[in-house]
Amino acid sequence: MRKTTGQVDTDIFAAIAHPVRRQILDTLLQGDMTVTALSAPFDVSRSAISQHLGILMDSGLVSMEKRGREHYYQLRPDNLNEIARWIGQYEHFWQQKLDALGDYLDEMAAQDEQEKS
Amino acid sequence: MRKTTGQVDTDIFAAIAHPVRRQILDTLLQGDMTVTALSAPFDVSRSAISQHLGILMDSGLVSMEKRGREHYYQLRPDNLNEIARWIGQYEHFWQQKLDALGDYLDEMAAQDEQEKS
DNA sequence: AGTATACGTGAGCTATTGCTAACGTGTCAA
DNA sequence: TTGACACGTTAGCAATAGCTCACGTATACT
Repeated sequence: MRKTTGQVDTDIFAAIAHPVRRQILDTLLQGDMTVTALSAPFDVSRSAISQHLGILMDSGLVSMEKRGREHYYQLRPDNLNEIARWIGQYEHFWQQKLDALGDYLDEMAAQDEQEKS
Repeated sequence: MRKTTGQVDTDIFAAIAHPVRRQILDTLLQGDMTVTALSAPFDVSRSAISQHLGILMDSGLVSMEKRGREHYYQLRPDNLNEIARWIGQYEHFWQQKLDALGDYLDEMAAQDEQEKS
Protein backbone atom coordinates (compact mmCIF):
# COMPACT_ATOMS: atom_id res chain seq x y z
CA MET A 1 0.00 0.00 0.00
CA ARG A 2 1.27 3.46 -0.85
CA LYS A 3 1.22 6.28 1.63
CA THR A 4 -1.69 8.66 1.78
CA THR A 5 -0.29 10.76 4.59
CA GLY A 6 2.84 12.84 4.52
CA GLN A 7 4.55 10.20 6.62
CA VAL A 8 7.53 8.27 5.38
CA ASP A 9 6.97 4.55 5.70
CA THR A 10 10.07 3.03 4.16
CA ASP A 11 13.64 3.15 5.30
CA ILE A 12 15.49 5.94 3.59
CA PHE A 13 18.78 4.04 3.89
CA ALA A 14 17.25 1.19 1.94
CA ALA A 15 15.85 3.63 -0.59
CA ILE A 16 19.29 4.93 -1.56
CA ALA A 17 20.87 1.49 -1.43
CA HIS A 18 20.00 0.71 -5.05
CA PRO A 19 22.32 2.26 -7.65
CA VAL A 20 19.49 2.89 -10.09
CA ARG A 21 17.57 4.86 -7.49
CA ARG A 22 20.62 6.93 -6.68
CA GLN A 23 21.10 7.67 -10.35
CA ILE A 24 17.47 8.70 -10.61
CA LEU A 25 18.01 11.15 -7.78
CA ASP A 26 21.20 12.41 -9.42
CA THR A 27 19.31 13.01 -12.63
CA LEU A 28 16.58 14.90 -10.83
CA LEU A 29 19.22 17.35 -9.59
CA GLN A 30 18.97 18.91 -13.04
CA GLY A 31 15.26 19.51 -12.66
CA ASP A 32 11.84 17.89 -12.72
CA MET A 33 11.43 15.07 -15.19
CA THR A 34 8.87 12.59 -16.47
CA VAL A 35 9.06 8.84 -16.12
CA THR A 36 9.92 8.11 -19.74
CA ALA A 37 12.60 10.77 -19.72
CA LEU A 38 14.04 9.25 -16.56
CA SER A 39 13.89 5.75 -18.02
CA ALA A 40 15.80 6.61 -21.16
CA PRO A 41 19.36 6.25 -19.84
CA PHE A 42 18.67 2.89 -18.18
CA ASP A 43 18.57 -0.53 -19.78
CA VAL A 44 15.65 -1.63 -17.66
CA SER A 45 12.00 -1.21 -18.52
CA ARG A 46 9.97 1.90 -17.81
CA SER A 47 7.90 -0.23 -15.45
CA ALA A 48 10.95 -0.96 -13.32
CA ILE A 49 11.77 2.74 -13.14
CA SER A 50 8.20 3.45 -12.17
CA GLN A 51 8.50 0.99 -9.30
CA HIS A 52 11.75 2.58 -8.19
CA LEU A 53 10.02 5.94 -8.23
CA GLY A 54 7.31 4.44 -6.04
CA ILE A 55 9.91 3.49 -3.47
CA LEU A 56 11.49 6.93 -3.67
CA MET A 57 8.03 8.43 -3.15
CA ASP A 58 7.45 6.24 -0.09
CA SER A 59 10.73 7.35 1.39
CA GLY A 60 9.78 10.95 0.74
CA LEU A 61 12.81 11.66 -1.42
CA VAL A 62 10.76 12.67 -4.44
CA SER A 63 7.33 14.09 -5.02
CA MET A 64 5.11 13.90 -8.08
CA GLU A 65 2.98 16.41 -9.88
CA LYS A 66 0.60 15.48 -12.67
CA ARG A 67 0.73 17.82 -15.61
CA GLY A 68 -1.64 16.58 -18.25
CA ARG A 69 -0.86 12.96 -18.96
CA GLU A 70 2.69 13.38 -17.84
CA HIS A 71 3.88 12.82 -14.30
CA TYR A 72 6.71 15.09 -13.32
CA TYR A 73 8.93 13.86 -10.53
CA GLN A 74 10.67 16.36 -8.37
CA LEU A 75 13.57 16.07 -5.96
CA ARG A 76 12.69 16.42 -2.30
CA PRO A 77 16.09 15.99 -0.68
CA ASP A 78 15.38 17.33 2.80
CA ASN A 79 14.91 13.79 4.08
CA LEU A 80 18.53 13.10 3.27
CA ASN A 81 19.31 15.11 6.37
CA GLU A 82 18.57 12.01 8.39
CA ILE A 83 21.48 10.29 6.71
CA ALA A 84 23.67 13.35 6.92
CA ARG A 85 23.07 13.51 10.65
CA TRP A 86 23.85 9.83 11.04
CA ILE A 87 27.12 10.24 9.17
CA GLY A 88 27.87 13.31 11.23
CA GLN A 89 28.43 11.10 14.27
CA TYR A 90 31.24 9.38 12.45
CA GLU A 91 32.85 12.55 11.24
CA HIS A 92 32.92 13.58 14.87
CA PHE A 93 34.47 10.24 15.77
CA TRP A 94 36.99 10.65 12.98
CA GLN A 95 37.88 14.11 14.20
CA GLN A 96 38.48 12.74 17.67
CA LYS A 97 40.86 10.20 16.18
CA LEU A 98 42.72 12.95 14.36
CA ASP A 99 42.94 15.03 17.51
CA ALA A 100 44.31 12.04 19.40
CA LEU A 101 46.87 11.48 16.66
CA GLY A 102 47.82 15.14 16.81
CA ASP A 103 48.29 14.97 20.58
CA TYR A 104 50.38 11.85 20.15
CA LEU A 105 52.59 13.49 17.56
CA ASP A 106 52.99 16.57 19.75
CA GLU A 107 53.98 14.33 22.60
CA MET A 108 56.55 12.53 20.48
CA ALA A 109 57.94 15.84 19.31
CA ALA A 110 58.22 17.00 22.91
CA GLN A 111 60.09 13.84 23.81
CA ASP A 112 62.48 14.34 20.89
CA GLU A 113 63.10 17.84 22.08
CA GLN A 114 63.81 16.63 25.59
CA GLU A 115 66.25 13.96 24.36
CA LYS A 116 68.22 16.56 22.47
CA SER A 117 68.86 18.67 25.54
CA MET B 1 34.87 -14.88 -1.67
CA ARG B 2 36.25 -12.41 0.84
CA LYS B 3 38.74 -9.75 -0.10
CA THR B 4 42.44 -10.35 0.29
CA THR B 5 43.53 -6.94 -0.93
CA GLY B 6 42.76 -3.62 0.69
CA GLN B 7 40.18 -2.98 -1.99
CA VAL B 8 36.53 -2.54 -1.18
CA ASP B 9 34.40 -4.91 -3.22
CA THR B 10 30.90 -4.32 -1.92
CA ASP B 11 28.69 -1.30 -2.20
CA ILE B 12 28.98 0.85 0.88
CA PHE B 13 25.43 2.11 0.40
CA ALA B 14 24.17 -1.45 0.56
CA ALA B 15 26.34 -2.09 3.59
CA ILE B 16 24.63 0.59 5.67
CA ALA B 17 21.18 -0.28 4.34
CA HIS B 18 20.55 -2.91 7.01
CA PRO B 19 19.48 -1.56 10.41
CA VAL B 20 21.43 -4.20 12.30
CA ARG B 21 24.62 -3.23 10.50
CA ARG B 22 24.06 0.44 11.30
CA GLN B 23 23.52 -0.43 14.94
CA ILE B 24 26.74 -2.43 14.92
CA LEU B 25 28.58 0.61 13.63
CA ASP B 26 26.88 2.81 16.20
CA THR B 27 28.00 0.44 18.94
CA LEU B 28 31.58 0.46 17.66
CA LEU B 29 31.63 4.23 18.14
CA GLN B 30 32.21 3.46 21.80
CA GLY B 31 35.31 1.42 21.06
CA ASP B 32 36.59 -1.90 19.77
CA MET B 33 34.45 -4.89 20.61
CA THR B 34 34.32 -8.64 20.18
CA VAL B 35 31.68 -10.54 18.24
CA THR B 36 29.89 -11.95 21.26
CA ALA B 37 29.82 -8.56 22.93
CA LEU B 38 28.38 -7.08 19.75
CA SER B 39 25.80 -9.85 19.45
CA ALA B 40 24.45 -9.44 22.97
CA PRO B 41 21.96 -6.59 22.32
CA PHE B 42 20.45 -8.31 19.26
CA ASP B 43 17.90 -11.05 19.14
CA VAL B 44 19.59 -12.78 16.24
CA SER B 45 22.27 -15.41 16.50
CA ARG B 46 25.96 -14.72 16.85
CA SER B 47 26.40 -16.32 13.44
CA ALA B 48 24.19 -13.70 11.84
CA ILE B 49 26.19 -10.92 13.46
CA SER B 50 29.37 -12.53 12.24
CA GLN B 51 28.02 -12.49 8.71
CA HIS B 52 27.04 -8.84 9.04
CA LEU B 53 30.55 -8.11 10.24
CA GLY B 54 31.85 -9.87 7.14
CA ILE B 55 29.87 -7.51 4.96
CA LEU B 56 31.08 -4.51 6.94
CA MET B 57 34.63 -5.79 6.48
CA ASP B 58 34.11 -6.12 2.73
CA SER B 59 32.87 -2.57 2.55
CA GLY B 60 35.89 -1.42 4.53
CA LEU B 61 33.82 0.13 7.30
CA VAL B 62 35.36 -2.02 10.01
CA SER B 63 38.64 -3.81 10.50
CA MET B 64 39.46 -6.78 12.69
CA GLU B 65 42.34 -7.59 14.99
CA LYS B 66 42.86 -11.00 16.60
CA ARG B 67 43.78 -10.84 20.22
CA GLY B 68 44.09 -14.35 21.59
CA ARG B 69 40.93 -16.22 20.78
CA GLU B 70 38.93 -13.02 20.60
CA HIS B 71 38.40 -10.99 17.46
CA TYR B 72 38.16 -7.29 18.12
CA TYR B 73 36.30 -5.27 15.53
CA GLN B 74 37.20 -1.66 15.05
CA LEU B 75 35.43 1.20 13.34
CA ARG B 76 36.98 2.42 10.11
CA PRO B 77 34.60 5.21 9.13
CA ASP B 78 36.70 7.00 6.53
CA ASN B 79 34.85 5.19 3.76
CA LEU B 80 31.67 6.93 4.83
CA ASN B 81 33.09 9.99 3.13
CA GLU B 82 31.86 8.57 -0.14
CA ILE B 83 28.32 8.85 1.14
CA ALA B 84 28.94 12.22 2.72
CA ARG B 85 30.19 13.54 -0.61
CA TRP B 86 27.17 12.13 -2.41
CA ILE B 87 24.82 13.78 0.04
CA GLY B 88 26.81 16.98 -0.29
CA GLN B 89 25.45 17.42 -3.82
CA TYR B 90 21.96 17.57 -2.44
CA GLU B 91 22.80 19.99 0.32
CA HIS B 92 24.15 22.20 -2.43
CA PHE B 93 20.93 21.73 -4.38
CA TRP B 94 18.93 22.52 -1.28
CA GLN B 95 20.97 25.67 -0.71
CA GLN B 96 20.27 26.75 -4.28
CA LYS B 97 16.57 26.30 -3.62
CA LEU B 98 16.82 28.42 -0.50
CA ASP B 99 18.73 31.11 -2.38
CA ALA B 100 16.09 31.13 -5.10
CA LEU B 101 13.39 31.45 -2.49
CA GLY B 102 15.29 34.30 -0.90
CA ASP B 103 15.63 36.08 -4.21
CA TYR B 104 11.93 35.60 -4.85
CA LEU B 105 11.01 37.02 -1.47
CA ASP B 106 13.32 39.98 -2.02
CA GLU B 107 11.67 40.58 -5.37
CA MET B 108 8.21 40.49 -3.84
CA ALA B 109 9.30 42.90 -1.13
CA ALA B 110 10.66 45.25 -3.79
CA GLN B 111 7.35 45.11 -5.66
CA ASP B 112 5.47 45.89 -2.48
CA GLU B 113 7.71 48.86 -1.93
CA GLN B 114 7.07 50.08 -5.47
CA GLU B 115 3.31 49.74 -5.13
CA LYS B 116 3.34 51.89 -2.02
CA SER B 117 5.00 54.83 -3.78
C1' DA C 1 -15.75 8.86 -31.92
C1' DG C 2 -11.25 6.24 -32.21
C1' DT C 3 -6.28 5.95 -31.63
C1' DA C 4 -1.93 6.98 -29.53
C1' DT C 5 0.58 8.39 -25.57
C1' DA C 6 2.06 8.43 -20.53
C1' DC C 7 1.71 6.16 -16.76
C1' DG C 8 0.53 2.89 -12.58
C1' DT C 9 -0.29 -1.76 -10.97
C1' DG C 10 -0.43 -6.60 -10.44
C1' DA C 11 1.02 -11.40 -11.38
C1' DG C 12 4.68 -14.25 -11.86
C1' DC C 13 9.42 -15.50 -12.08
C1' DT C 14 14.45 -15.46 -10.61
C1' DA C 15 18.24 -13.83 -7.86
C1' DT C 16 19.58 -12.26 -3.67
C1' DT C 17 19.34 -11.51 1.33
C1' DG C 18 19.02 -12.81 6.03
C1' DC C 19 18.67 -16.18 9.07
C1' DT C 20 19.44 -20.70 11.83
C1' DA C 21 21.68 -24.96 12.62
C1' DA C 22 25.57 -27.62 12.40
C1' DC C 23 30.15 -28.04 11.84
C1' DG C 24 35.44 -27.12 11.93
C1' DT C 25 39.46 -24.47 13.71
C1' DG C 26 42.28 -22.11 16.86
C1' DT C 27 42.95 -20.63 21.74
C1' DC C 28 42.75 -20.77 26.82
C1' DA C 29 42.28 -23.34 31.23
C1' DA C 30 42.55 -27.32 34.32
C1' DT D 1 45.30 -33.97 27.18
C1' DT D 2 40.64 -32.88 27.65
C1' DG D 3 37.20 -29.73 27.83
C1' DA D 4 35.36 -25.10 27.31
C1' DC D 5 35.35 -20.92 24.76
C1' DA D 6 35.42 -17.56 20.64
C1' DC D 7 34.90 -17.43 16.25
C1' DG D 8 34.34 -18.30 10.93
C1' DT D 9 32.00 -20.84 7.37
C1' DT D 10 28.79 -23.60 4.97
C1' DA D 11 24.32 -25.64 3.67
C1' DG D 12 19.78 -25.02 3.48
C1' DC D 13 15.56 -22.56 3.88
C1' DA D 14 12.13 -18.58 3.92
C1' DA D 15 11.44 -13.96 2.80
C1' DT D 16 12.25 -10.18 0.04
C1' DA D 17 13.88 -7.45 -4.05
C1' DG D 18 14.04 -6.55 -8.69
C1' DC D 19 12.60 -7.40 -13.01
C1' DT D 20 9.43 -8.28 -17.29
C1' DC D 21 5.10 -8.78 -19.26
C1' DA D 22 0.47 -7.83 -19.62
C1' DC D 23 -3.12 -5.13 -18.40
C1' DG D 24 -6.14 -0.98 -16.98
C1' DT D 25 -6.78 4.08 -16.79
C1' DA D 26 -6.40 8.81 -17.81
C1' DT D 27 -5.09 12.35 -21.06
C1' DA D 28 -4.07 14.16 -25.74
C1' DC D 29 -4.59 14.17 -30.75
C1' DT D 30 -7.24 13.83 -35.25
